[in-house]
Amino acid sequence: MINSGTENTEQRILAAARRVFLQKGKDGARMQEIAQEAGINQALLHYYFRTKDRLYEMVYRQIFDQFFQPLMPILEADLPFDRFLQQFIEIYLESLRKNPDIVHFIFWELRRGGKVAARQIRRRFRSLGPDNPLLKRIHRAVEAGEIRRVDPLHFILSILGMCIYPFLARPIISRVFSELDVLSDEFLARRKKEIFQLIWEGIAPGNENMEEK
Amino acid sequence: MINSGTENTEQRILAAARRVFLQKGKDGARMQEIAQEAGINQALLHYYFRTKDRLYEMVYRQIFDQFFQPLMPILEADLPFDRFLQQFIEIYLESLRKNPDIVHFIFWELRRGGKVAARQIRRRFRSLGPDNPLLKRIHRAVEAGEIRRVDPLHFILSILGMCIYPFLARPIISRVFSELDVLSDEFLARRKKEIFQLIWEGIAPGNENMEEK
DNA sequence: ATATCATTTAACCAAATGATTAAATAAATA
DNA sequence: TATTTATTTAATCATTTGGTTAAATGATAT
Repeated sequence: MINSGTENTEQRILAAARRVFLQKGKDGARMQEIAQEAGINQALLHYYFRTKDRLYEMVYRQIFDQFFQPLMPILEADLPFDRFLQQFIEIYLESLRKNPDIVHFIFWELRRGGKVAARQIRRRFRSLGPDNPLLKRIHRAVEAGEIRRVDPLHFILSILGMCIYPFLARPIISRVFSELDVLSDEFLARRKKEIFQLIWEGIAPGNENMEEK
Repeated sequence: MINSGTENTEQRILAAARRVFLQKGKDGARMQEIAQEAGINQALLHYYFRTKDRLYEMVYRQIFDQFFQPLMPILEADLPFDRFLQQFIEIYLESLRKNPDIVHFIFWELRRGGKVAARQIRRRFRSLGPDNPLLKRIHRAVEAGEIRRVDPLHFILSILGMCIYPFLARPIISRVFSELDVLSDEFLARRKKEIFQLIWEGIAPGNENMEEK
C-alpha cells in the first residue's frame, strides 16, 4: 500500500514536523502548527502518525542518525592521518553548515528526550562507543606513530567540540560580531584552518614551521 | 519594603524556578510544578512574579550571567600565558562541573529565547564581543610572542568548545562508556591535561618534549 | 461502475495550562 | 492593638492542546 501520493504526503508531514521540531523542540511544537507547515489539516496528522509522540520519535530518529553519521567514506579511505584529519574537519564542518539547526536541538533533546533519546543511543550503542570507527582510526594512528600518544576519546571530544561550538554559539557571535557569519565560506574556511593548525602543531611559540600541503 | 521573610520566599521561588527551567526549558516547565518545587501554592507565584514570562526572564538573566562570567581574577593576575591557559581551563571546567545543567539550557534557550535572549546579549554586548577580556589577553599574548600567531576569536571558540563539549555530550558518554563519568575527578583531571597539551603542543609526532611544570 | 483509501471540514472532547478570584488566616510592622 | 503585607485554599476562568468524530468528497485501483 505504497503509492507516490501517500508516500508524498507522509514525507511532506515528516519534513514539516522536522522543521517545526528543530525550531521549537518537542515541548514547544504544536500539532496544528506542523499541520499548517505541511499544508494539511490536523486530522490527517493523526491519520498518518496517530500521536505527537510517534511523530516525534520518527523525526528524532532521522535527526539523530543524521547528526551521528560516522562519515564512513573518509574513514575507509586509508589516508595518512594528517590528510584524514583535514578532511574530517572539512566534511564535518560542511555537514554542520548544511544543517545548522540540528546542533541546538540534538543536545537539548538529549537532555529532554527521555526514553526516545535513550532508545536511539541504545540502538547506536556500539558504533557510538566501543566500536566507534573514529576511535579506532585514532588508536591506529597512535600505534603507528602517525601522531603522538593521545587519549583517543579525549581527542575526539576535542575535535568535535571545536567543530560544533561555533554553530552552538552562533546566535551570540552573529550579534556581537556583526560582520561574522558562522555559515559563510570565509568563516568556515578560516575555521577549518585554525582547527587543523591548532590540533596539529599547537600554539607554543616556535611551532610555526609547517609547510602547507 | 524588603524583609527577610519576603526575600526568602522570593529567593526560594527563583531557586525552584531555576531548577525546573534548567530541566524542562521554558516550554516544558509548568507553573504548578515550580510552585510545588518551591513549596508554595501557585497563586503566590503570580503574587510575586505575575507571569511565567517575567519569572522566566529573571531566571534566564541569572543563568546567562553565570554562564558567561568573564573569570576576571585570573584575567587580571598577569600570569605567563601557559600558566594562564592552564588555570583558565581548570577553572572553566570546574565551573561547568558545578553547574552541569546549564550548558544544555543555555544553548537551547539561545535559540528559543527570542527577545529574552536578545536582551541579555545586548546587555552584555561589549564584554562578549568587542571588549571581551579573553580576546584581549590572547591578543596580547600573540603580540608579546608568548604564543604563535593565532586568530584570537577562533582560538577562544576552540578552547570553549573543548571544555564544553563533554558536558553537552554527557548523556551519550555516560551510556556508551559506562565507566566514564564526565563529572568525576578522574575524567576532569584528564580532560584538563589533554586540552592543555593539545593546545600547547598539538599532536604532530615529535611534539612530546615538554617538561611538566 | 464499484470499492477502497486519502483527504477535508467543522465541530467536538477531555484535559491541561497560565492566570485570577474571594475569603480567610498568618505574619510582620508601627 | 491596629494595620498592612504575605500566604493559603479552593474554585474558577479563558484559552490552548492533542486528539476524535461524522460525513462528505477526492483519488486511485480493479
